[in-house]
Amino acid sequence: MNQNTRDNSTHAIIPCVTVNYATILNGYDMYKTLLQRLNQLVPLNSQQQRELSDVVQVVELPKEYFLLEKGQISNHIYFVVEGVLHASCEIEGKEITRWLCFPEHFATSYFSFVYRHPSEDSISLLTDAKLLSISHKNLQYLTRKDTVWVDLNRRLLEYYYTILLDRVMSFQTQSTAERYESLLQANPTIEDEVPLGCIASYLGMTQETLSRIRSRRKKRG
Amino acid sequence: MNQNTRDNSTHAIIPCVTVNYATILNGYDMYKTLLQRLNQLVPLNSQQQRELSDVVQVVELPKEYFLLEKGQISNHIYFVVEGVLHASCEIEGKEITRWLCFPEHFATSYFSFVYRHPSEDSISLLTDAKLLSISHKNLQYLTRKDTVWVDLNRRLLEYYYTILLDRVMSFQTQSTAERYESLLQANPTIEDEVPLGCIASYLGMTQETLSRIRSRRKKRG
DNA sequence: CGCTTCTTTTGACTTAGATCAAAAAAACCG
DNA sequence: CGGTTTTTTTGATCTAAGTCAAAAGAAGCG
Repeated sequence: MNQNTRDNSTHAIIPCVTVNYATILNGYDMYKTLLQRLNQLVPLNSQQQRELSDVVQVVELPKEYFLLEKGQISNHIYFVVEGVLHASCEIEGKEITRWLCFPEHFATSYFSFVYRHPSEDSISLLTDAKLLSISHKNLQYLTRKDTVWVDLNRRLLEYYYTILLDRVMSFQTQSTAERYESLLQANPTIEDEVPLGCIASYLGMTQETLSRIRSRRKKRG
Repeated sequence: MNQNTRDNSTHAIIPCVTVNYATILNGYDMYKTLLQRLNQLVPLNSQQQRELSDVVQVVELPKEYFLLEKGQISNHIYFVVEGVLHASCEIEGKEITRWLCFPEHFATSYFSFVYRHPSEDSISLLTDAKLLSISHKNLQYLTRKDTVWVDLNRRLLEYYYTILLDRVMSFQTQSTAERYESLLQANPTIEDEVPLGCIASYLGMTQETLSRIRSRRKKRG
């Protein structure tokens, strides 16, 4: 793990806790959450679960911490146990939110992680967060040993593909208010955890528009 | 191949040519185009190329033919050599264009094809088309023999994932005119081949808006 | 605590794009 | 070919959402 030894960062360098799952108290619970989610995608036998546990690390990080900055190569895939992450990129001077990542979801800059080239996006924390992390090296190691991890990769890719399909559909068919409504339905806590501007950008509208959508919602209740 | 023996169709039943690639004159050229595209994704040795050739079939079909109707299970993956395909689904009584598929691209109702469940979308031809087709059964057969086809599946998934990412981005950052401009750039022939309504729906705007964008374009030149 | 900075809300105005309706053009067909 | 149907264009109007600007609220900090 290299989060606590950052150098070319324009952001604050913040030390963080990063230890093997077995060594801290609630690490085991966090790991259980991950296993549960993975088992939904591909059933893992106890051998495979053990192998995974050897390479998974617990990471606790404060709000605004950058997991990845534009230009860096993504070396980890993260599973969010608590907190919210977001990926953003700059288009014509404007910060665009590419995705938001909530608990039980996976986050990395996929193409940077897989093909080892500099990331277009940066990934940071919108709240304090508890994450599980697997390094590229360790995942490669697993992958060579057992094809189940290849399957899992495909399942995840497929899963996030459907999510993107739905998102495209929402732009084709829904109004700004409807898009916000759907997002809120899928993630009721978003109002407290994610700044207005990030949500607006994610949904492809201005901050002012989202603010007005919210105030109209309140008036009705 | 079952395109020429459709039963529960509400559309015209049209006989079609469907033969092994080797048996018709330009089948070989079409197959070469496919190989070229696949080699960009994963290099194939001559053994693998031969195995593929045994399961690929040439299909020529007329405009408006339905390759797949909503509710059916997708049994083939198609590679477009000539022509344009489109997938659509009905949302609140309105026909939505989910994607358009041009030459050198692959088409199927992915989740129906992979998980053998009824498709939400239907797929039809917007023009006469020359396609190469591989059946689910044959692809499974290949996959069991050689992991290169598993890799290929992943590469394709990744490739179409990036295309979706770009499409989402276009909704987040571009105006209707800009979205049309980008599409036109990527596919100059679209104006003649795809009905206005399909393009408008694909880009998330009304037909009238797209028509006006076009006339403004012409005036400027 | 008061001061600064950043975020969100509100207001007034503009504009892009939707809607409704009808005309024009193109495709279809006996 | 002429008549029907479908697609596209054009026009008039309306509305959702963007823009610009300023006020109100929260958060950050010496």
